[in-house]
Amino acid sequence: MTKTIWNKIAACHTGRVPAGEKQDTKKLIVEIATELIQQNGYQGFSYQDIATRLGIKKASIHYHFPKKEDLGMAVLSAYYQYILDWLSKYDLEKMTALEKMEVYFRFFSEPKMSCELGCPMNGFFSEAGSLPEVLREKLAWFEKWHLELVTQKVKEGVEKGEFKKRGAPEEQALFIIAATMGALNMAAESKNPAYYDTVVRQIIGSLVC
Amino acid sequence: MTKTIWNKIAACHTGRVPAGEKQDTKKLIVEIATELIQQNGYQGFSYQDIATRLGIKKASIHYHFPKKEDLGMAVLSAYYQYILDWLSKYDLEKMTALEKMEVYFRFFSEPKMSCELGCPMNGFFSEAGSLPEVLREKLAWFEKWHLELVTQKVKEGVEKGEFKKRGAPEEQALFIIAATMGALNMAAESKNPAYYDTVVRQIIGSLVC
DNA sequence: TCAAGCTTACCTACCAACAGGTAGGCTTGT
DNA sequence: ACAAGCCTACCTGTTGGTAGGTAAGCTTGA
Repeated sequence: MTKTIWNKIAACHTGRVPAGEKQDTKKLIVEIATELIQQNGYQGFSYQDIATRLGIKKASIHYHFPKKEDLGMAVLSAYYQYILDWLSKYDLEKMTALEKMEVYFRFFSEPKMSCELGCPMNGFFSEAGSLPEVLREKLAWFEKWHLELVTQKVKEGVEKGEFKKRGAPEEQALFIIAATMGALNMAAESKNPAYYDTVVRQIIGSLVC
Repeated sequence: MTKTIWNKIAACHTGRVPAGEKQDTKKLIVEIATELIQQNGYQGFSYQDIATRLGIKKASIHYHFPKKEDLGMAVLSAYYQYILDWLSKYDLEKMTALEKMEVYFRFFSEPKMSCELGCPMNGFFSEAGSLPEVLREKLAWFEKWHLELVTQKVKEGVEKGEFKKRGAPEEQALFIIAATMGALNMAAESKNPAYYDTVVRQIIGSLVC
């Protein structure tokens, strides 16, 4: 145990982190990568950026994520998991369809994955043409999942008479997602989170009447 | 005049273009840059890409646009001009507010600046964090202009009773733009232009009732 | 009229910086 | 002993950008 303390002190000098914190670095890399992708897109971040921020060397990032697309995939997976965790905090069963949609909208107002930074998806989207195949596939799958999620809520709302029906639920869902993603993009670009809130109010307004 | 012909023949050998076509290359560079930005974003295109496509050398691009941000600015300016030209083809004065909005939506269905490629703006948006200052400013100005344009149409539609009123016209306009841009992004990413059409129908539906 | 000199539009050849990626070595906890 | 986690040192390719050269066209003045 004293050993551990000395190791930590040594780590301050050598920059080496004791094994007890071994999972930390990997998580941190993904978090920083996510942030950089939100701000600058997939091609807009480099291993060097992350290494500098973490105070370690570039080669160490390659130890955790050999190829850049490995890290890209990890970012998408972590984001997906983050959404699932976030949704599981709420007792959706007891909610009205409108309340469920409000939970959905609130997710993007979270400080971490928020309208201040833009949805990580958007960071990939606008570079879709030059993305590695494997990332494009995962992105497409993610989009499909997203669309189904929202479609289900819309369907429920229409059936319960909470939402106005305008064409197929899937079409209404697509509309909602497009507006939400667009609003996030605009809010991030102009550094004005209020844009997002405004659009969300409009979406809800158009849903309920 | 025979002189000119000989020069053209010489040009075929040397790769040099006679003065009569001097504006062509510059225009072509901007067009190709626009296309590449639509597909891959601002950082996703290089002078080398353009040079290769045009069959000239990289240094020649620098002759026309010394810095990359010069070319970026030219792309934005050309896009703005393209919109103005496009709008001027229509006799907007005689149209209803709804017809005007339909003209607006149709613009993004044009093969050149279209939902198949995504709005050039989106190519810049998602990299806003790492964009040269001068480009960010122009982009912000563009957004403001865009918002005012749509706000005016919404206002008109609401006053005439064509559109349903939901909050301030500016808020409704922001909503429309967000949905439009988001739809373009999604259509481009999934290579499915139908996404855009679906969302446009939804927007119109929510506007008129 | 026609040569001198400037301009346009391209070229070759280079540069420093940085990208993603690899090989191999060191220290540490178990 | 050995794997985890990080390191140094290096590789190749590409980036935006620069320097200097060249062949044509354009302009001008004797």
